[in-house]
Amino acid sequence: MSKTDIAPKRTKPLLLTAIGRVERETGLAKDTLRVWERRYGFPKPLRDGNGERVYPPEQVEKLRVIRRLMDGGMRPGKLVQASLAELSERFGASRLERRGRPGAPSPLAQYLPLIKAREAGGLQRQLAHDLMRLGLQRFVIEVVAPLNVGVGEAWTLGDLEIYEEHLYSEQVQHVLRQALASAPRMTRDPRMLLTTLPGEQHQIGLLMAQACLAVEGAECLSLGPQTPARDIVLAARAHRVDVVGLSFSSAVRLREARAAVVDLRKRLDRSIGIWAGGGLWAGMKEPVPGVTMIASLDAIPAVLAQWREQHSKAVYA
Amino acid sequence: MSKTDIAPKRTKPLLLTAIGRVERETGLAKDTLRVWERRYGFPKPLRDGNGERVYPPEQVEKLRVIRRLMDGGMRPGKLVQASLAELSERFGASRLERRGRPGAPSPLAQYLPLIKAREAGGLQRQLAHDLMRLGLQRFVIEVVAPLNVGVGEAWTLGDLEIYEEHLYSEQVQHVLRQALASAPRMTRDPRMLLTTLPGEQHQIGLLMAQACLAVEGAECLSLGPQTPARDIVLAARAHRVDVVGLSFSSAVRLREARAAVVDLRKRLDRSIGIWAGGGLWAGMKEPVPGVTMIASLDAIPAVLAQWREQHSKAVYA
DNA sequence: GAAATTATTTGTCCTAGACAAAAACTTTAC
DNA sequence: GTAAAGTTTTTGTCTAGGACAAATAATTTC
Repeated sequence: MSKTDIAPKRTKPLLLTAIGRVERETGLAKDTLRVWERRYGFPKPLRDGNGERVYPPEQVEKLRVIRRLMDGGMRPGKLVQASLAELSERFGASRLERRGRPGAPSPLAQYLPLIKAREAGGLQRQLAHDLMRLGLQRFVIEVVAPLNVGVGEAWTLGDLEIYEEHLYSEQVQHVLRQALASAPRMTRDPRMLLTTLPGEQHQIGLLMAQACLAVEGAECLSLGPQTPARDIVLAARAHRVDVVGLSFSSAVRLREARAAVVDLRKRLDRSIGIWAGGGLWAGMKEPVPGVTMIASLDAIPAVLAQWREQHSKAVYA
Repeated sequence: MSKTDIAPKRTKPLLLTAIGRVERETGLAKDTLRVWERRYGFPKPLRDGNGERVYPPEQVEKLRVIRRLMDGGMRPGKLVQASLAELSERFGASRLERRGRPGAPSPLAQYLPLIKAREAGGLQRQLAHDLMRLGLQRFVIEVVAPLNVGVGEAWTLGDLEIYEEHLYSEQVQHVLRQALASAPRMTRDPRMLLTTLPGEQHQIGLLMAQACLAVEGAECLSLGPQTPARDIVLAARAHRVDVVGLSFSSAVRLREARAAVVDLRKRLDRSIGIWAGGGLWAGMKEPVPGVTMIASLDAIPAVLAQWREQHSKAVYA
């Protein structure tokens, strides 16, 4: 068995995916996959010899797209009935609507060809160039943030593959980290601890926030992504921070995120502030008590100023 | 309700954790948590009004420790019966055994105080200093790699908190990325695509590999962590890479990792090599056919040399 | 002592029902 | 017409205990 590798035991037929792997690849929980099957009739996996579900690639693909559309606020009940083509079309339409808003033109048009180019250097050069031209803060707000949104949408429309998104993400991180490393470290209040909660793995949001905060002179300590609530509390106390900053991309469920923030607020000393930022909170109706929501990166300077004013009052009054 | 924040609806008692969050915080699947409860009598969560499990913090803590010990090869059946104190002790003993091996002294003794210091700058300065002193390759192999292991062990022993590990991880990444950015880009074969599979989120392994490969002149394209198999295949074809490099920390189950690699090997063109590296494969009994296992970073130069020799033969013969 | 055989351990999957939180829709009040 | 309050639908997560195969450990055989 150890030498005759020519005919490996083929336990599962080629390219069919078991439910566990579908969960990992789509981000949809096993329970959710099963309940959709029961309710909507999709996905409709085949069964292997043990009666276990095996998903053909087309269904996994459609699940991936549905997941992405749901992150944009759509509901699964209707999405599952549509075909893949219809899904792309529908999203295209809703995107055009949103495009109607007056606003700065997306830098996507310029960047998309660079991302799709088979040569990674061009993208990085353009990013570095824009960084130099605009300065860190404007670079983040005017280029990186809209680009993130645009790249996400392009993926949903089928204009970009996930690996191209990964590639983009990696390059942006490189540029942002380098910029942060060369930024002068000013030690001014507030001391901030930056991280994301478990489940939120996107680092770019964190880096963008760190960039905006560093520019404004806040002292940032980043733990990277996915710190459990318990450890956020420990770290915040140990390093005596004034504020814990959390980043949320729209890839996480609003429900879970809210619950996690509420939980953290309960555990963390009341004297330590919590600022929750990221695209996720744009659609929030009821803010979490005791937590400052930062819907957009532009709002950071104002929130910082407000904190500083309140804090200086508290000290001198 | 929106103004009177004083008495928030307290749906769950303070500090008790629902099964979903325990899954996210410990990495143990819900099914696993339930089956342990049935079989071993641990964990033994309380129940809320709906009969749903709620876990007190001590149990979550113990689960976290058990999970970590299992990554070191121990089995849950016996671990669950021991108390937290016994667990630490037992691990301490097994660690001392391993220490018995002759080898370079771990740089941990020097770094541990810096990690525990409340001032992040010292750690970064020491890392940068060692990088300068040793050069990128030796820095990675002699400092970063053993430090990773040491930091992980220190956590299990209770010498370090998770947030301190995060902090360390973040600093190392910064230093490695900066070193990579300033390394000259030589375009020599093989072209490599670097990433991790879904579920493996540790980026440091990837960065260490990238550093060692870049030093040896391989052309590296990193997708960052967690690229689904389907997209690895697409990216490898689009960018015409010769080899796909995958990094595995020991935080993932060997079983799952093996299955995922086998799956990728099935999907990816045979002409494209797969190199799987990382601490995970140290205990591997049967290698995956058609996949090169790289147990340690020191082995990278040899594997590269071998590939180049074989490849040049294939071209000129 | 190595290889093959048997036993145990362990994680994941199964079914089908239940329920609460969120969202969408409807009604009522101003 | 808009805002608040009430109702319905949608949706994700949880429950139970049983089943089974892959991985690991223990035993036997050569």
